[in-house]
Amino acid sequence: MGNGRSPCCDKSQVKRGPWSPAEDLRLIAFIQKYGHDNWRALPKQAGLMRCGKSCRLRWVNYLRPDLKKGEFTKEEVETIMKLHEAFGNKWSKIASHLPGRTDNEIKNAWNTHLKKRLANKKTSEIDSNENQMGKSIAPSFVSSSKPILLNETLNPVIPTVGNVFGMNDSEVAMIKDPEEDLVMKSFDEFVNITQNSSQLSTSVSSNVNKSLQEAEKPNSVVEIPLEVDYDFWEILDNMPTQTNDVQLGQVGASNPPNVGQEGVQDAETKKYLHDLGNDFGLGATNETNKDLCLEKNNAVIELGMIPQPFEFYEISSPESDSDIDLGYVHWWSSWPQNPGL
DNA sequence: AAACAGCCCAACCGCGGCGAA
DNA sequence: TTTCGCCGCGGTTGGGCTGTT
Repeated sequence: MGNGRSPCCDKSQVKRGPWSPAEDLRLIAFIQKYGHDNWRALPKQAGLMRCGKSCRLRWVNYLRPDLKKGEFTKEEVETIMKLHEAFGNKWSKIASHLPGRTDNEIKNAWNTHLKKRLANKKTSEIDSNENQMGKSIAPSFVSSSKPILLNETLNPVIPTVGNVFGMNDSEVAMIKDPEEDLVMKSFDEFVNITQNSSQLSTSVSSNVNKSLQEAEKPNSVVEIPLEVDYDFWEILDNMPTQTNDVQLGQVGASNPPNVGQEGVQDAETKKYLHDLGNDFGLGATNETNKDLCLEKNNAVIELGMIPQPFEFYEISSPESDSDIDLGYVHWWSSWPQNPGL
């Protein structure tokens, strides 16, 4: 393609890598309220230091409310196998026949599991030369009586704040303070409603056309059932766009330390929490204009410039009335006040 | 318990398609 | 008709997780 096209964005000016919970919530809230007519402009309007592509990918593959997560049913696997045979690596086309599934998810599933299964199947077919098609079409890890897991995820994931943010109930309870509770509640309500609105059929292969019709329905924007008024945006405003690199699904895992567990008072955890507190303006020093990131060893490193204070364009949210660097205020602020500490 | 290897998947990258100017 | 810019697709990668030695 000749000299190639210019980059979609200035990569030195955007954040890359894993998304933080605050970024996710900001993206969700923005899209639910304003939609995503223009991905390129969205990050700026939403106050995200991401390129539009990254936002789109995050939304489409992970945050979209109508996503089914985690497990492929036998019917879905059969459909994937059949459609791949017909279309090849046309993942988006295959995904269009599987409501709630993304092309990325299907692609990953294919590359990690199904391709091997198909190879094994063909090998065994050659070996046995028997009419085993019906039995072998689905991978052996598929249960016909129960949804199956391609990895070790559990039951269908209902995206609540807790599980979307990778926390158990006690951890969710721990982080609650009045402000955050409102955000959490908003998010939970949003998710519950959108879940209800998107309970898509899992019976796929039985009626591909029906599924296709479903898939071709335009994604309706499901409003956050809570009145998204000034309070909501104010809370979002107070959330940093770049928190620590605590990614969804990783909070509560080995890194960072799980504050919900007993015996968390080891030095590393304390240091982590101390740093976290500082990071969000709760500790002694709130160094401005620096983004801090916890590495594996919990050493604090600087990532670079933090985003500008959150600001929606053409949104009537009142302007922040202070010079406080909003990018640091009160996200996870209850952690240091955790009774267990 | 530590080191290593393989697996898995979220996220990134570059390109093609397509519509608007 | 050409050029430009955005969106979406498919391939690839990086790093966390898990199992094995």
